[in-house]
Amino acid sequence: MSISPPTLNRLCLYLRSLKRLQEDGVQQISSQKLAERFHLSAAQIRKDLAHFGAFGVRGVGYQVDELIPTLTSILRLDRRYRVVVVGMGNLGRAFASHPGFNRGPFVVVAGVDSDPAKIGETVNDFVVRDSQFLEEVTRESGAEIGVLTVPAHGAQENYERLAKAGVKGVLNFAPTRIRTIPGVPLKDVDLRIYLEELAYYLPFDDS
Amino acid sequence: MSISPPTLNRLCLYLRSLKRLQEDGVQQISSQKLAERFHLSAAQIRKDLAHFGAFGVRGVGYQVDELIPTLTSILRLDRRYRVVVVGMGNLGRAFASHPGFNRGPFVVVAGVDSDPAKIGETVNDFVVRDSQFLEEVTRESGAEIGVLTVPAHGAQENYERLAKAGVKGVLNFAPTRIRTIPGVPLKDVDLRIYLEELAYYLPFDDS
DNA sequence: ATGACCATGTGAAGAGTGTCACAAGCAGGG
DNA sequence: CCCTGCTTGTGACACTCTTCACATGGTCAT
Repeated sequence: MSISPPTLNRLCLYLRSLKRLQEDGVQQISSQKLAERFHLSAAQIRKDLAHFGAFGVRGVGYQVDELIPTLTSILRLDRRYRVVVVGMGNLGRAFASHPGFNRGPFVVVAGVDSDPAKIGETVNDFVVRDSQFLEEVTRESGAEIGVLTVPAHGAQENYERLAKAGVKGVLNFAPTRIRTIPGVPLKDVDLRIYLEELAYYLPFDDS
Repeated sequence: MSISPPTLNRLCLYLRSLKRLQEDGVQQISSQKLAERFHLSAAQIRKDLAHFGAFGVRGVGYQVDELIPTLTSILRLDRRYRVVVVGMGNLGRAFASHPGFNRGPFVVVAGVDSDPAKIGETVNDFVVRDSQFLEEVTRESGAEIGVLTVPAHGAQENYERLAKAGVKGVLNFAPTRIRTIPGVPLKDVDLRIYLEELAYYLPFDDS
């Protein structure tokens, strides 16, 4: 069963919203209430969920405690993913030390950098290694996901090295288009473009 | 003239690609070559550009040196945007000190944090101030864009304080849905969801 | 047990986006 | 001057995604 990208994105949001509700002690919720609470569309929620079967109860809504494991399973978040970070600058460190990324299914198990000043530093539970040993570090740590927080000119090479070392997917923060290798999906995240997009929607004034 | 979100995103990519070509000394380029070089769609490039007028020359292609200022103007990147960062953790520092964000149209002019250990630190060209003074800091620095790199529970409050202090748009990294105020557009960037989306597309194996 | 109520699940309509193929048009050489 | 070759700009098509409205089918009170 395949999920379209926009649906996938929303399912992640639903899961997070449901977890928030669970923390607040909410047992069951209707699509209407869920939509109001998190600024979503009620019909969309129902359609997205119904795509995988009937999880709700008519007249009542959805059981929070049942829906969370179901969504977690659908999104394949019911297992651990080991992550290796390439480039331990501020952004790389944000990934390695932010509790939001290191809690739950994703665990940053290793990090490398080419800057001698950073090599040897202890960041989270690991010591930063030399980029030169990226392949060994990746294999030893058993990382399945690579995060590229390196300058644009080094992104392609590091992607390929990660792929060869057995990584199954790469999240790229470098502002460049990477040629992908079949079997090693890539997701681009371009922080500068987000700023540029936001700038376009700023209320226009002639200052 | 309004631009749809996907088109806007691509225009930013085109602009970046063209700048790369300009650095390489390329004078003119066809949509075909541009598409090959940066893994885009030739027809899409032409359609996106033609939406704003005829910039190309039939039989030749597009003049790099002419197209760059045109795109820059369309995207409203021909001016400076002052940015204030709320939350000077690793992610906030990445924004403030990364040359990719501080070069070009975006300049981080101020940053605040609630952690006493961080207040007073010099990050880029500015000193981190107490979050308590967010409004004053924003007004004094004349910031037009706010970046939220705070925990989820503080995001809504800080968005509203930024809005009241005169910020014209907010880029939110907190994993929560913010209720927007008319006239102050918000763009959400959720790093955890990017990991989750990537995880879904990982080649499946039964390890 | 029965009826009123309520929320889901879903087919159909509508909007938006991407792809394709081709006519229009410019450059350069003969 | 004319013809060939190349690339743009564009209208039509196909596809995806979203929204809407309603029938289906449970729950709860009486």
